[in-house]
Amino acid sequence: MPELPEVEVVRAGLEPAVRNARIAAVSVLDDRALTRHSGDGADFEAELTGRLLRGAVRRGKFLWLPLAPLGEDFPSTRAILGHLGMSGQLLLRTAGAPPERHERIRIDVEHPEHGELALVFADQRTFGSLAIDDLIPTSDAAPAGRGSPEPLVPGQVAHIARDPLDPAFDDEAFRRRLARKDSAIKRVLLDQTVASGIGNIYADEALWAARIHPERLARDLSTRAVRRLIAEVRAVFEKALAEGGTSFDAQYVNVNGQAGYFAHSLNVYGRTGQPCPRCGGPIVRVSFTNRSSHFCPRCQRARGVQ
DNA sequence: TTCAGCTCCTGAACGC
DNA sequence: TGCGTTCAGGAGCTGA
Repeated sequence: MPELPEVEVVRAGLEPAVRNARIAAVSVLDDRALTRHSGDGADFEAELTGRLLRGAVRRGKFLWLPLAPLGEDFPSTRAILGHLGMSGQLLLRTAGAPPERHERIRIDVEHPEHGELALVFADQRTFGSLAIDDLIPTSDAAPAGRGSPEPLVPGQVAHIARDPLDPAFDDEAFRRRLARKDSAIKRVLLDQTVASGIGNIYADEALWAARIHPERLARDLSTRAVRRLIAEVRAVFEKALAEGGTSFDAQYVNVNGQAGYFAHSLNVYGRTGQPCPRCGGPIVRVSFTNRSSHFCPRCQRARGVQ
């Protein structure tokens, strides 16, 4: 389940392979992988073939590969926008490599240093997708995300908040936003328009680390608690990044198909009934906002929960 | 305007 | 062995 650390691992892996690479051919094998694209597979293939890629950029869980402008006659800047959804993978393969399981789209590129490569988008559950989107100026004129100094963001990503690892993330604005939220903090953390990149796994882990019950109302959190929470979100992200992300099965791998190791460092997620690493009490799992929520009822008191 | 719940989807795991 | 059910969850949509 790719969240910010997993997507960042993928972005960092793609960056050297796609920067200044020319797209030689595109094959859309399943149009369901283009749910965010305004055209069809043929349109996707036609627009990309022959174009030059500029790099790989990420905001939250969204990833995009900016395309070089076509010239003065076509100055509009576009990008290949991707979201991995639940089970999406972006894999780098040698040219002509056999099809991957659940392969949906293949982009063959020619890189000036690395030669011919295949960028494969595979996705089991088809929640992920690729699209071609216009790049528009960021509302705060700051760089759009990690991987590029350009203040240009895909239109479909413009409403997504910055992620907590972004230097332009505004901690105080985040606190003010929470203070107006009459909703459970777990739900607010999963709202990508408040802070991006946080999914179910890291929300549970950060709330446990900050000793905050997932069903506490966001507006009831003290300034100190919010600061502690955002610090723990960053700490969890940084640790997961250092360990290559969280892999429970083959559904998250880096661009080379390798799993991450952070699943071994999880304190509450997926540990129902096991002792809390902090107090020894049993971790519980509850169904919450159509998700599973894992927490320690002893460490994370239900004070103020409605 | 805000909030909560539903929907999409596939395959592994499980029970019978 | 085969069939049916449950579960996992990101993001957009809809209704209250």
